[in-house]
Amino acid sequence: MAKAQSKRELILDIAEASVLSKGFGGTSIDEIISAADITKSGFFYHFRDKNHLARALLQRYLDTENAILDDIFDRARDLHGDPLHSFLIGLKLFAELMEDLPNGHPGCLVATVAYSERMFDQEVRDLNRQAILAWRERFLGVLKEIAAIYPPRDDVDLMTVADMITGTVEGGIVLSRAVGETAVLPQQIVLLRSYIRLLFSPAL
Amino acid sequence: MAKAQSKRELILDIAEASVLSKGFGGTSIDEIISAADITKSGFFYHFRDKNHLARALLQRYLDTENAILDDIFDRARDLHGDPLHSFLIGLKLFAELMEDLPNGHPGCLVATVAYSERMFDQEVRDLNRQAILAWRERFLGVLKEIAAIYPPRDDVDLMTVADMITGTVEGGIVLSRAVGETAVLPQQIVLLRSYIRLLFSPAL
DNA sequence: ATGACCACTGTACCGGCGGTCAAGTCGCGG
DNA sequence: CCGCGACTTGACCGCCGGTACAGTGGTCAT
Repeated sequence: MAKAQSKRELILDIAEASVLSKGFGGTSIDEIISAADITKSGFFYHFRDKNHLARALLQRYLDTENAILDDIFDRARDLHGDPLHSFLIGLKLFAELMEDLPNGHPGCLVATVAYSERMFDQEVRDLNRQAILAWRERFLGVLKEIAAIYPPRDDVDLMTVADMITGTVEGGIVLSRAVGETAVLPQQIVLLRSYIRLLFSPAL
Repeated sequence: MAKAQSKRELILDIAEASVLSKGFGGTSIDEIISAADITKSGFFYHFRDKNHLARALLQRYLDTENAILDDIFDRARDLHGDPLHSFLIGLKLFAELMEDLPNGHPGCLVATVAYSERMFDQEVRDLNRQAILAWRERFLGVLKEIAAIYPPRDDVDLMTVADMITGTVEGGIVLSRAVGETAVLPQQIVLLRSYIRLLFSPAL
């Protein structure tokens, strides 16, 4: 949670933390404005209503997450030219990043939106959908490169494998939070890495 | 969603559907009581407050889910004596069950509780935690049986593999809902099955 | 210096929602 | 016919999302 440079960013910071711990419907504007030391009118100056807050929240979240993913997998590319090995390094870096979060992963807004669909307008739901589809394409691209060199050992659909990357993270976050063990998420990513290695490695 | 035999069950049916589509904080008692054709006092006769509703909701959900899992993996046991093959059959049956849901999986209450932690008292959070831990133990038992016969091909922690079963389902549900493709969840389960097979099969 | 604009504040109001309270109703089994 | 479980009636409270609109202090270009 970086220091807010403007009231608008401060509102988003506070709202994000609250939404991830209480859900969107459980987050009150009154609570946000008192924490941000702003008036109700001040809040509605920045966001027309709660739906606009949700959209800004989700958009900002997706931008930062995608920047992190770009960074990790770009660095992994620099460390190894081979697509399989570079991807495995990327997953390891990702797991380490998740492990270094002191209080565990704060939660994924995509999941909260998915579990409160009927609270949002079509625009927010579409944004959420496009985010998942973008991750699917991102990982599918890498997996196709890998499969071109290393034929998969099992007859799997690469798109489903791409979804598994996102799904493992989403599932790992739910588990981590529910049991209160921050280690669960990084462990799940490492296990996913084991599957990818097993799937594409020629006779380990 | 079976037909309610009592007003109490009817309230739980309506509340469950609403909580899974709008979140707990987004579900209003007024909305539940008008759908259940009951008065507000009638609602509070059955549940002292929203927290007690949450507890009853979660408890009932866990009981039915565990009964379904018992049924599936018991049937799989009957179909094949070998623990690995029986587990693989169980996962297939599970995937088929998820595929046959006409509108996709309605969502998992464990995930909604995990993503609205601060809305509930300690009792509800503990119930949620115990549910995940019970699934961990359930699958860990099976995996230990399998590993005793088929040594895993990769040096994995079986508890983490057990968590992966639960995590795949939770992640698969989030993805399915977010992209609006009911097929994603069953696909993820089938892919998990591919990993289990790959992990334990002696040189496929 | 002045005026326009940005980022807010102040105040008053609305209906919905979670929750409380006390008293009453209706059917059913003992 | 009495008691009990499963509700209803109706009045009330304070919080919350949202609306409306007039006002204010600082910054910046002219």
